[in-house]
Amino acid sequence: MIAVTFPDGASRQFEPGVSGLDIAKSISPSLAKRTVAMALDGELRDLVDTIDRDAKIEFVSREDPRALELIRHDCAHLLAEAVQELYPGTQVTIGPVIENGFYYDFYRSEPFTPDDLPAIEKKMREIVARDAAITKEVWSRDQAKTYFTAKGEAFKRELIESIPGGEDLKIYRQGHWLDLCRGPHLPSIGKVGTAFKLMKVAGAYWRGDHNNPMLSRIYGTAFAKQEDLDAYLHRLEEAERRDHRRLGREMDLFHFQEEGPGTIFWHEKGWALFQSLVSYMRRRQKAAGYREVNTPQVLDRALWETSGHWQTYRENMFLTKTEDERIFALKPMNCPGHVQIFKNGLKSYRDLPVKIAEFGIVHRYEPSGALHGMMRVRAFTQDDAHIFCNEDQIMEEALKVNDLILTIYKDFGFDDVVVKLSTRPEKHVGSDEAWAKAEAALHKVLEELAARGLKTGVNPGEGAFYGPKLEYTLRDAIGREWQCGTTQVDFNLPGRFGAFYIGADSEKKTPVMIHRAMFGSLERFTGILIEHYAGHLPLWLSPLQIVVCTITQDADDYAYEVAAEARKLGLAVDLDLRNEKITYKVREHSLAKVPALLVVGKKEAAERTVSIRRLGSQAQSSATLADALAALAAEATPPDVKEA
RNA sequence: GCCGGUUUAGCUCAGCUGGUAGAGCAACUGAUUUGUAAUCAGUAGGUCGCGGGUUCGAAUCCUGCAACCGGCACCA
Repeated sequence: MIAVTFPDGASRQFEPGVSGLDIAKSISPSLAKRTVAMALDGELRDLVDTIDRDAKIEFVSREDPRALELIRHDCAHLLAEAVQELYPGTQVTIGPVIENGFYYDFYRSEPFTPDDLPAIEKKMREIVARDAAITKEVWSRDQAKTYFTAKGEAFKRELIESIPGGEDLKIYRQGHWLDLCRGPHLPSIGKVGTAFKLMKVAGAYWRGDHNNPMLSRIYGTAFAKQEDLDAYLHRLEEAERRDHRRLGREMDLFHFQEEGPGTIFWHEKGWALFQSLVSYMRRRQKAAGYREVNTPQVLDRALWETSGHWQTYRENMFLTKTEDERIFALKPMNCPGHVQIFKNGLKSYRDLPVKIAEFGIVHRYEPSGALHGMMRVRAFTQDDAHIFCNEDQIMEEALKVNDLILTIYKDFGFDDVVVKLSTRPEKHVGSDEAWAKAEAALHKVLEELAARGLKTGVNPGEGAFYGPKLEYTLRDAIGREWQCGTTQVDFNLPGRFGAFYIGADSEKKTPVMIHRAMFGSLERFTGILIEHYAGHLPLWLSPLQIVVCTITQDADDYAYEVAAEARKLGLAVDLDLRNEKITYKVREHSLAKVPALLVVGKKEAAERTVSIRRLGSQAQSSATLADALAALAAEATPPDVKEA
């Protein structure tokens, strides 16, 4: 006999081989009816699975959050069945659950288009209505291979072949349709319900490898209840309203045009925002002991050969040939330039660490399909720095960088940060010993960060070609993750360039170089901020902070005075004296995301007050001109200046 | 780079099976002097992404290219 323990702590004896369903039935038929799966010792399993050892069991109803994965997984199968019913000859491949939904990849000579989706979805609803039972069978590898080969399912056959021999395969059957699958699944296809929607089609390489054939992928989402689906679709609309490309246009920050794919035309206001970020970072860095420099935009090919960029990344570099046949490259990174500055003039061990910073504009010829607004561009500004130090200083310096990064993210309201270590990639330069040392150093740092309570992780094989790195990912206001900051330990480039310092023993020593960026790309960070704040920039970052709006012409003189006083305090002010209703002005400036409106009419002019309306609120308050401006000026002070 | 889609006025979009373009908002002009998210009336505005082709005739059909959008791959 085996002991099965229930969530309430009660325990009962059963014969080995009893199924979850049997147990549920033994408790009550209604429980058996509403249960869609079970969790055995916390692991989600099919209800029909048998139990042959002591275990904790939980019955999972359709409404249980854990059932959502099953609903989505079954919905992927449902999609596949519908597609094969409607489009015979289409081959199935894989259909996993992903964040917010699922997809299924098909192979078909003619890829699916968005126009196909309504018909497929309709068919899916028909199949749901049939409510066929989902049953599980265990097949041998050979049996499965024979079956899918005979059916012409070449991709499934390949999948089966990649499964280690000896393992039995699970087949899930729903009505006339079946698929090879790991499971678990719901008891019947009708349990998927109707709160699902096909979202989009896309091409995707078989097994994620661009050397493989391209499959036709259909994305969908599913929820337990219609209201959850509606809420999700609403969230998508919200995200769309935050899109920095849209807000950039609406707020008159920047634009793109055809002649400069992946490059930004910054308008006055956008550039003011950009410059606020640069000034802020410049102050923070200076306080942390960095020395700001500037290095050439265009450098001889030979330098990139020395660094290794030429060999590794030439096809992604912008190249230019001059009349005398010399080949130059627009810099894709700042590090070689900074090494040149380090090398210029003899350095002693007493000088270390040397921290060289630059707001360096780099050009990278990104694949056309990768471009995405300001998030992925071909020319961007890095808040780049290189710390030249000795091996013993790595830990301390990396921790200082860490502290600075966290301070900076906090100033923008990013408190949820994850740090991941990326280790040696296939394409790399340098010896195994150097890599081992560098990775060991960062591992130690990572452990220290974990000990301090930071969320940490590892991305194997994701390092830079010259060294491993720590990558900082932050989470924005609507829960999306953005990888921004990076700390990279490099035992390679300084040596390749022959950089050295004189050690305490009077011998030449090769320094270690730590590459680090905090915003990463200023352009991208600006885009992230726009979306994070949904355009409602905090006062200290807003390019236009105040608009003084008059109610009638009678207040014009006073409005000029208000604006002049505000400017004296360094606030960015516009005047709206137009002959329009105040409702019109409020609407217009609210849509333009102006953080503060100072409304003045006859009353305010007489009393020397202002009526204050802040973006995002319908409320108005009144204050004397001096008090109102003092409060706004205080709020407009950058956080690092406030600290000082 | 690969797959699919899109490209018409400053913005959002309409324009069916080919008969040389239309709306709303914005802009401009005039009237209105207004109390916290759209005052009224009028006017003007378009190489229909770019190139080639079919046709008596192309925004519409075919074709090449580009940019953008959604994914995939890539991201030093």
